[in-house]
Amino acid sequence: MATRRKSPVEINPVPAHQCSIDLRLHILSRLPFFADLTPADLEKINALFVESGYAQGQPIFFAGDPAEHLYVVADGYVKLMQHTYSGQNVMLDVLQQGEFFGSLSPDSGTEYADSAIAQTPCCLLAIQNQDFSAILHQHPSVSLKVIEKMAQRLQAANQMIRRLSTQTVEGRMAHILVKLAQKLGQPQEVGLLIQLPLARADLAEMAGTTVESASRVLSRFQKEGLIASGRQWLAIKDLPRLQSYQDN
Amino acid sequence: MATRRKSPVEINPVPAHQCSIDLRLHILSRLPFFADLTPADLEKINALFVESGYAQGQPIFFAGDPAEHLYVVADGYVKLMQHTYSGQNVMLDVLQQGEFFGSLSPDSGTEYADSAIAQTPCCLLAIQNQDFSAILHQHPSVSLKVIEKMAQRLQAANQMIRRLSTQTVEGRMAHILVKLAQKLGQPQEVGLLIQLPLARADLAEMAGTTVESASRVLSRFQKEGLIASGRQWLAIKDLPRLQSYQDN
DNA sequence: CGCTGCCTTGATCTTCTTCAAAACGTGTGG
DNA sequence: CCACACGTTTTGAAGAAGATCAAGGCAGCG
Repeated sequence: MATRRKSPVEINPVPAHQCSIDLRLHILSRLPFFADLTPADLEKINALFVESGYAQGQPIFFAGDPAEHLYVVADGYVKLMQHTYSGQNVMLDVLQQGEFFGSLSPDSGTEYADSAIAQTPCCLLAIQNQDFSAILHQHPSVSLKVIEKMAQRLQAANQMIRRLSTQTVEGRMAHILVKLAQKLGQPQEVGLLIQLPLARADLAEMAGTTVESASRVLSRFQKEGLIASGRQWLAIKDLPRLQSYQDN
Repeated sequence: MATRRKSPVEINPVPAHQCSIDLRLHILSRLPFFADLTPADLEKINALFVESGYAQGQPIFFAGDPAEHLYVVADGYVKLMQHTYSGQNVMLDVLQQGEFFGSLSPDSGTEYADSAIAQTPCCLLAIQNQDFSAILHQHPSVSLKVIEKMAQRLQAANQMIRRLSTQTVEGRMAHILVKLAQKLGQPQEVGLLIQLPLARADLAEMAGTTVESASRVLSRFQKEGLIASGRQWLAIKDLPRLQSYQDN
């Protein structure tokens, strides 16, 4: 068994000065939504965004808070969570640079449906939801991109519903790892390293199980040489074989 | 215990002649999407839709088929399903008059992510996905409505993910019944009758469990006077108390 | 009146959660 | 630099929830 060493995951500190004007326009212009817009339009839209920094673990908003902003991740990673009354957590998604979350509705009476928490130190761009609605009205191409992204997310959610309904913890865990590898995996000596500090508790919340069950499954995967992992880090060593576990 | 009588659910046969021009314009004009359009625009859009009838149990499309149409339910009920390789089914939603499903993407290379099946005899309006994209481009207000509906569905899906991850079969079943009552319930002597033929297998597929477990939970609910039910039908007798079971 | 499909109930077995305790890693302060 | 302390991870054992297997009952229909 591989000896466990210091976590190979590097957390970018994202100092405040880095999260500034030049980065903003760069991020916004790279967003798929705004790809079809003219520089002049982009400039106007850019003026509507406000940036802000968050420390690791800091909440951005809670489910139930009045929903007033749409956020775009400029740097770092944000996790979307749901909570139960008994205090259990369910992780719905991890968002990276360029992805949006928060309120899409122009209505001011609505509430956020889930909580958003900074998984790493991060920098976000925020826009008033009315302002974003105005953009959607003025730029149909942006709406189409938003619809496309929403359709993708709904599809992923429906797939997760199917997996939770029909699969074992092992199958779901394998699927989570594959998704993470595809989204965040970086080739390194240890394997496809997930560039994100993820505790067993996080993985359990993603797969809809307990810390203990998650640990047991990962131990098994590690014994079989599918993954390498340690405290708050994880690397995939055999993606194809892990994919074949997805249907268990 | 209430004696079980013949199903009080009435299935509207939807003869072909009923699913015709006059109904079409009526349905389309009542869709929330098209609420802001002028009669002239509506007329043009109406011309792009084609209607078709489906028998009870007939598939409209399967997951994996090339996705070419967006459908609107004109009459009857449609269920959206996911399937596993081993043949298990998961029901994602039941759609009624005015709701849409199918392909929102203008790309012709995509596939349907889930299967659609006529739960009752039904009449559907279909539009080519490119044509619908053109509508979205020309009418931003339609896009906003679509985004709003997609956001609602994503929210419902995320809630289901949370329930599957953290709740017992009893809690999920109670929730399914409450949702059905709110969406399809009709006050009758037996209680809030779900106007839809639903077998135990259907309810099991909605709650992410087996027919046997579904039957056991419903038997318990019936003994406690929360519901009345029989072969392919179901009525809620005590909605408030059922709602309090939702968190189990 | 018997057939077919749907529903129910019981018994057993598997999977997963829960509870508990020990081992390990990482950062801290001496 | 080392030792300690804390949070994370692992592992074991017991228990609960639900799936599976099996059989019988009931309703509607030809």
